[in-house]
Amino acid sequence: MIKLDYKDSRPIHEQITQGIKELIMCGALKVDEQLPSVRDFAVSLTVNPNTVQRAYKNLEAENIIYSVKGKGNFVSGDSNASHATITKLYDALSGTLRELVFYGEDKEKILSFLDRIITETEERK
Amino acid sequence: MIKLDYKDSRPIHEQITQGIKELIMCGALKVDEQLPSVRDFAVSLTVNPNTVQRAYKNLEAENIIYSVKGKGNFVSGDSNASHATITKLYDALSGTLRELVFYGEDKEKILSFLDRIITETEERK
Amino acid sequence: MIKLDYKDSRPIHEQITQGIKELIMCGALKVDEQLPSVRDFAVSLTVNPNTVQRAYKNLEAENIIYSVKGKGNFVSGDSNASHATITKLYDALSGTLRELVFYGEDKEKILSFLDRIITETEERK
Amino acid sequence: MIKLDYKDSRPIHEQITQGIKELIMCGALKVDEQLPSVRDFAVSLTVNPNTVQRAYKNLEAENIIYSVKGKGNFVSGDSNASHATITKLYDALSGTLRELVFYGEDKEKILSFLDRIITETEERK
DNA sequence: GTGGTCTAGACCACG
DNA sequence: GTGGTCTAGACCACC
Repeated sequence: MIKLDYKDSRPIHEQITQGIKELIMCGALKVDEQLPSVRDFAVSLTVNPNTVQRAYKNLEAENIIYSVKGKGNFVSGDSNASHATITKLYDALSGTLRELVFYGEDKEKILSFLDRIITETEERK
Repeated sequence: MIKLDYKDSRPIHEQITQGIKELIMCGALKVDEQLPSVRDFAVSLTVNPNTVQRAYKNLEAENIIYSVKGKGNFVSGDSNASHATITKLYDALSGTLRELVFYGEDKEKILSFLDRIITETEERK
Repeated sequence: MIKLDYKDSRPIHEQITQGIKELIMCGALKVDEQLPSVRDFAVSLTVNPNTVQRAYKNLEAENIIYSVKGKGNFVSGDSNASHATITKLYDALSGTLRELVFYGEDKEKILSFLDRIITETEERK
Repeated sequence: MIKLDYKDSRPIHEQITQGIKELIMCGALKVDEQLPSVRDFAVSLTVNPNTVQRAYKNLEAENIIYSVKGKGNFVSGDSNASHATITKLYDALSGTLRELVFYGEDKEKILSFLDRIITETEERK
């Protein structure tokens, strides 16, 4: 399901975290659906169980999944992001944007790219 | 000039690198202007000279500044970005964007924000 | 494996960088093969680990190797060189060549030498 | 006469040394012709006299120029390079060549480039 | 004075 | 155990 790239500079646990987020975003995982067990997931990704555990823990801290003792991990319904998180994302966005403009990318080209990404994402929701 | 955040997960040298990039982008540092010396800057940031040195080296590798032995470091005029760099920036952009949409931010709100940032940056150029 | 010459004007980390490049070029190190760990290599070269680290970082920046945190450094398959790199190499070539001719070396002798080197290298590829 | 590039990573004195070598190679400076005085040359290059002095010293060490006390510096006739120097140049050549081939440059393209450079240089001699 | 290199040794993140 | 970051302090080359 999730593709891991060891050449990527991001740590594996972060790639898994991101991968699950995307699966939820694109609707492959629905609200209250159960996630694979840590062990199974670790096997299928040929990764250390600790690494999967860490990804789940991160997602839980972000309220994106919730865990039920003795049962497993489930997709959470309320994707309530704190105001701080949203602000951070906007900051990251503007930083990257400024850099692109600095490197001479065309305004219209960027905007059309952005529009396409947003529309695609919203449709999948 | 530059604020360092030791709680930030990004390494110090990267924060310095980015800080200088932003100073150049917003026009605070002009072409061929001399940057603070490695030692002075290190003192004013209360950081090891090696760390500043590293930031300068990174910027030089990106062709954003050039260094002259025995003279100092200067802002370079031609900020020629490789294709790989641009692609990376677009990828970062789309990733952040998807997350924002995921958290329920309104499409129009995001787009107007993006448009403002781009316009602001282009004007300062 | 690699011989360091402290009398050489080139810095140690550059000698290491180039040494590894040559090992890859001549096929002693194959794609996805793991390089010696930073610490081990430092010991075997009787050099500071930071120096080896720096060499590895340079190679990574050139896309010749990739590093996986907690695992090690590995030979990368795609050695995509930027246009700038190629141009630099051609410049270096013509500079050295002019000097050789200046010192009275025979044209045919040089060309046959060059031809041999290229053929040898291509065969090993 | 000589163009200095402060963005070049090579030190200024080396650029001057190389520049004079090229002037001799292309025939602009002939055997036993007098070179500009250190002071004049320094002024015309807007450079520290010590730097020009150093370039002259290097050239003298290579037997490319000779100095006459109280008179000045003159182009030497015998460009006798030691065997060691020639070997070094051949080594540099083969190293750069291998790298070019490694990066996928075409054999014929390289050879035609090399041939052109050599022919050009020999004609100017 | 400037940048550049190297060492020694500490600490953290990752798997 | 792996790579990555940072500090402290020394030494060299350049102008």
